[in-house]
Amino acid sequence: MTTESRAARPALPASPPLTERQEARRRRILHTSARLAGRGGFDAVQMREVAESSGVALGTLYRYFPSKVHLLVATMQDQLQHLHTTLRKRPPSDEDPGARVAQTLMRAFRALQREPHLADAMVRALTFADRSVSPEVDTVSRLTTTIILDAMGLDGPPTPEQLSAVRVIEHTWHSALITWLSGRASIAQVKIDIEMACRLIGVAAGADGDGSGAGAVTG
Amino acid sequence: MTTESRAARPALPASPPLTERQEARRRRILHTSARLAGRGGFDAVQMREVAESSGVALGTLYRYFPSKVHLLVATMQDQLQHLHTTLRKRPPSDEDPGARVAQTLMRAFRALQREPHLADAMVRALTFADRSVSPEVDTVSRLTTTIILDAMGLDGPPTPEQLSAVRVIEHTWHSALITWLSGRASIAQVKIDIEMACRLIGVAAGADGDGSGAGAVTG
DNA sequence: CGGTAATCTAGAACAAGTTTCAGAACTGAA
DNA sequence: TTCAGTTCTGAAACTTGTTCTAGATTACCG
Repeated sequence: MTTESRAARPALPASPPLTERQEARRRRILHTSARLAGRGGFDAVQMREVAESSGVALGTLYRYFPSKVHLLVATMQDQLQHLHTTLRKRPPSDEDPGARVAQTLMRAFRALQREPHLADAMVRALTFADRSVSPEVDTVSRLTTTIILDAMGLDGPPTPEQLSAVRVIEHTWHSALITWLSGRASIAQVKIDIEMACRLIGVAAGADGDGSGAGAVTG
Repeated sequence: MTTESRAARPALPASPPLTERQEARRRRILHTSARLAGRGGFDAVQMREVAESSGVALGTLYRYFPSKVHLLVATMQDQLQHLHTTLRKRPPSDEDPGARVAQTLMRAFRALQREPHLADAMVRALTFADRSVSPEVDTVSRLTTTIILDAMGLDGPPTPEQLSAVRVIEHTWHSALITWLSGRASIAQVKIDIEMACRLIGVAAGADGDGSGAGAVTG
């Protein structure tokens, strides 16, 4: 939780491709993390308990995941991967791209509702992460972007405008989840807001012909 | 950082209107908090140091602010109030409501850029806050909403659609700030995304005649 | 003014994230 | 198989948020 590590330690994600036992350890840790998070949320994921319950020494846990936030962000990455493959199986049915994205995100939202504590742990970790976790957070962010772009079902590559719209949707997604998790917004309101954000996809669709757009604002 | 306090302690914000010395203590604490946050961000605000530097016992600090997150959210509330009065002096010039909001938020953004560490501490605390801080977070949220609605300069009361658009803008605002603070997005990108979100104000302006809108998505 | 309840102080104590270290276990190469 | 280097273990130590306690101060009321 200190601002920076001493000198960007090599860590695991670097070169050596992990032996089988190491891969197994990593899985066990992530599984334990998700299990503990599943009941109790962020606070219930205690590093000592994760280590013990994963059959791993505390020092080893920290070698695999340099902080609790790293661990939970990695857990989110893991869960997102599952979700992504699940979502791929039943692509959204609506014909409007924005509606498809909204549909997909609502499906993801319902999945999170089944494990609100897990969602709490992951999302809080994600938004609390500082610079030292940037690479991992970025991976999660890219995954989320991929899911949304998938749902849009574009023909060609997205325009910068569309990418901006997708980012706004992602921002709304994360932030709305937080308001829901902390009991400040209802499920219905999250739905409304996500759908509102998704309208931007229509707005940014062909709005590329004139030079206005983002530049229209004088600031 | 525990999930809940034992039984909703009466706390300060309740009935008694604080004596003069108490008010002074509170100010000193908030001032110290902002000062420490100003250099070092979230991690640099250490409760012992805040207490000592404010000339107050640790127990007293915790009586005024039941947790570090409470303290930082209160600090944010304080800063936002300043910002609000500052912004009021020079209302945005643009004629388009969305552009006015974007202009106002960019002004706020520039203010935050002058104290990135302070911004870090406040925003991180805000998004990390759990249910026990909901009332305080809600106050900050209402303040932000007020600032945005002010910038819009509506004639009558906002429609539900407009409120949703404002919430999406707020979500984007918070989340984009976080990506900037953690070095994953540039200032330019934050600007683009905020302006993109602000386009929703135009979208949600008169889009109230038909029952579609948010309900158009089948989900 | 005197008394009583609430508040404040100083400091210890506790909880959980993180670091450190000495030695055991494992890996890969000669 | 043996050796050198890495990884893992077990346990203590350290850091910082949070709680607790006993006594000093303060605020308020008669």
